[in-house]
Amino acid sequence: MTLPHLDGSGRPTLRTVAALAGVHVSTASRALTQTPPAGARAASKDTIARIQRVATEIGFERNPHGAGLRTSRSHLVGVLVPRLTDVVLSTIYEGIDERARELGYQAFVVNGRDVADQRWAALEMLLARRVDGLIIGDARLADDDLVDSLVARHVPFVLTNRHAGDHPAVTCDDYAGGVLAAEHLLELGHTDVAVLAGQPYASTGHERSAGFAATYAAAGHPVPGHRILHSAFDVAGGRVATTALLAQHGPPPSAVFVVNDFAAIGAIGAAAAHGLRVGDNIAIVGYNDIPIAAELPVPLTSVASPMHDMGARSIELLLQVLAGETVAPERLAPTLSARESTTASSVTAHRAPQIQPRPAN
Amino acid sequence: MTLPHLDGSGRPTLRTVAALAGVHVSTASRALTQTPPAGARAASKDTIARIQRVATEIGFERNPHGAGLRTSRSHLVGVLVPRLTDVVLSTIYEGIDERARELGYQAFVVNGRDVADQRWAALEMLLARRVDGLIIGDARLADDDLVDSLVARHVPFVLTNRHAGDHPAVTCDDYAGGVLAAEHLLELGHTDVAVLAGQPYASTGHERSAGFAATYAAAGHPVPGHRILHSAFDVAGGRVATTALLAQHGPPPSAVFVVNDFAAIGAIGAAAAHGLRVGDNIAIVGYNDIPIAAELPVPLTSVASPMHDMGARSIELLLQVLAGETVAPERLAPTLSARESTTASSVTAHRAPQIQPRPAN
DNA sequence: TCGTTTTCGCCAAACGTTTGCGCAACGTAG
DNA sequence: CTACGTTGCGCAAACGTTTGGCGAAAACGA
Repeated sequence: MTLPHLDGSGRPTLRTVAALAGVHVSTASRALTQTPPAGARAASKDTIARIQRVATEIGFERNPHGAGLRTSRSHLVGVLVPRLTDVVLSTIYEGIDERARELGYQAFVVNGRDVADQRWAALEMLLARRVDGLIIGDARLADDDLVDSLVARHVPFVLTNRHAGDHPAVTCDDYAGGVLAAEHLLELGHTDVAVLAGQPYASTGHERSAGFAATYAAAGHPVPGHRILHSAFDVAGGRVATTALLAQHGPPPSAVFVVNDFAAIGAIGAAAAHGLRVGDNIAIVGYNDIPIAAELPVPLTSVASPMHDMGARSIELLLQVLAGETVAPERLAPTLSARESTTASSVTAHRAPQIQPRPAN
Repeated sequence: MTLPHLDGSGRPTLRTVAALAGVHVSTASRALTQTPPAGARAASKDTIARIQRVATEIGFERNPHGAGLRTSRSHLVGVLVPRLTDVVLSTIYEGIDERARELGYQAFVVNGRDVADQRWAALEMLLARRVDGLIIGDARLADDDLVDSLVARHVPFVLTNRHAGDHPAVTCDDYAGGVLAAEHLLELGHTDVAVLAGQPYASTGHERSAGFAATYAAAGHPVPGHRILHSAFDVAGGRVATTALLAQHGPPPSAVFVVNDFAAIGAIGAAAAHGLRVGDNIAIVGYNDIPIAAELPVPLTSVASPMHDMGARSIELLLQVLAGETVAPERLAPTLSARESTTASSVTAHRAPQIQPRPAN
C-alpha cells in the first residue's frame, strides 16, 4: 500500500495528507471541511492546523468525484442560455460565474440555442452531470414544458433574463424599462411611434413593449397594432422587421423602440437603406445598453439593464432555493442612457426644446 | 438493501438496471459501455440488448462521479478564455462545445480575464475538477509560465486563438491575414498607412501586424515605427490608440489596419471625432469579421477568421493528444471581406480605379 | 478517590462505477 | 470420450471521500 504523491505518482489524496500528518483519513477529512457545525465535531485546534499545513504544503486538492459520490452534491450549477455569442447572455453568465465562485460553487454553461431539441439535450446533459441546481436563461413565456419538467422532477432552479409564471426569477424590470423608453420619447415630442417587440415567447420583449405601449396609451397616443412588429433578437431580425415597417404605406414613424440593441443596430441599417438618418429624421431607442451602443457613429439611446448583477443575484437566489427557502421573483431596475440616436435629432429637437444631456459614458 | 428508483427514491443506478435485467452489475456495466474492444469480452447479444432496453426504459444515466472515481477520467475538457463577452472567444467556444459533445466530451469554460492571477485561479479550478485536458485560448507569446507549468505537470492541452512556442495549437493563419489586408490596401493605392497592433503579448496581433508590415515593406512602402501602435482588443483600446495616432504631427495616414474588429470600431469613432469620414477620407480594415462588422453604417472591411472551425478543430486535436499522438500546430486560412470602409472610399477610388466587389454577405 | 462529562480521533461502511480474474458451460477436434 | 479453446457472466476489489458510531483519554466536580 503505497501512497499517491509520496512515491512521485499521481496526485496526493486524503490518505497522503493523513499519513503525513499522522492522523486517520477521516480526521483529515473533517479538518479540511470548513463547515463550522461539523468543525465542532472535529479535531483539536493544533491537529487541524497541522493537517491544513500539510495539505497546502503538498498541494492537496479534494477529488470532487469522490466527494460528490459520497455526498451526492457536486457544487456545480448548470446554466442554460439561448446563445453565448450574445453579449447580453455572456455578461449575465460572467456575473453568475464570478459570484458562484465566491460562494464555493462553479457554473457550468450550456447552449440551448433557443431551440426546443437543443434545450432539452442541454438540460439532460447538465442533469446527467449531477449539477446541484440550474439557472435558466431561456425560459419561454407560455407552456414551457422544460421548466415544468424541472418542477415535476424537483430540480432546484432559478430563472434569469426571462421569467415565466411565478417561478423564482431574477430579471430586469422590463415593463419599467419600456416605460422609461416611452417617457423619453414622449418628452421629445414623438407621438407617431413603432415598436419592434422581439420574439413573442420571450418575457423580455413582451414586457418591454407592454410598458412602452401602456405609457403611450396613457399619454393619449396609443400605438396602433400594425406598428408593433415581432423580430428576432439579433441584427438581421431588426433589419428585416424595420424594412417591413418602412414598407408600410403612409409616412414612417418618427421614432422606433427596439427591445434589443442588436436588433436596434439592424434597424439603423434598414433605416439608412431607406434614406432615413438616425437621430436626424428618425429616432431609435434600444435595450440593454451593450458596450457598443455608445460607440456607434450615432451613439444609440438605450435602456440599460443590470446584466452582470442579474447574473450575480440569480446564483444567490439559487443557493437560497437549495437551502430550502422559498424565494420571490426579483426585478432589477433599468436606467435610461440617452444619446444622439434620439437627442441629437433635429426633427425632434424642434418638436421639444428640452434635450436630455448625454451621460458621461 | 433496497434499490434506488424501485422504491421511488432517487435515481436509478447500475444496480437497479442489473436487478431488473436479472444480471450482475458488472455485466450491466459492460453492456452499457459502447467500447467495442471490451464489448467482445462482454455478454451475449441478447443479454446486451435486454440490459440496454431496461436502461433506457427506466432512464438510467451513468453517474459521472462514480465512473470518474474509478477510471479517473471525467470526459470533461477545460477551456480557458481571456473573456467570454468577446464574440470572437464565445464563437470559438461554441465551436469547441458543439464538436466536443459530438465526440462524447463536455466543455467547461472559465474566464481568465487575460490577467495573471485570474488565469492561474481559473486553471487550478479546472484541474481541481479533474478535467481530462485543456484548451487554452489566452496563451501569451513570451514566458507564459502558465503554459510552461502545463508541460511540467504533464497536463494534456492544446492552444487555440493565440499560439505560443511550438505547442500544439489551432489558430488562424494570422500572418497570412495581415498579408491579405496589406494586399487589399496596396491594390487600392494606399501607401501611407498605420497599424493598430493589439497587445504585444498576443500572437494574434503580433503576427497580423508582422504579415502586414512585411508586405508593405516588400512593396517598397515600409510602415514607419511611429505608425505601429499597440492597443487593447476592445472598442476603448481602438479609440484611445487612434486618437493618439491622429494627434501625431503631419498628415494622418490614408488607411489603418486594426488587428481586431472591436478596436476597429473604436478607431472609427476616434476618426469621426477627428473630423475624418471612414471610407471617404480614411480607410479602415478590421480583423475577425464579427457579425456586426457588415452591419455598421459604413460596413467594415475585415479579415475573416474561421472562429467556429478553430474551436471545433482544437477539441479534435486535444483528443489526439489525449490518445498519446503527437500533433503539429495548425493554422486555418483567413479570407478577406471587402466592404465600404475601404472600397467605397472616394479618396482611394481615384488613387486606384479597380474596386473590390462587395461579397454577397 | 471515583463517577461523569467532554474532547479527540479511529473504525468502517457507503456512494456508483469499472475491470482483472476465474469459473462454469458449451462446442469442437482428435 | 478426453482435451481444449471459446463464450458468457459473476465475484470482488478498488477509486477518494464523508459521516455515524464508538472507545480512550482528558477534564471536571464532588
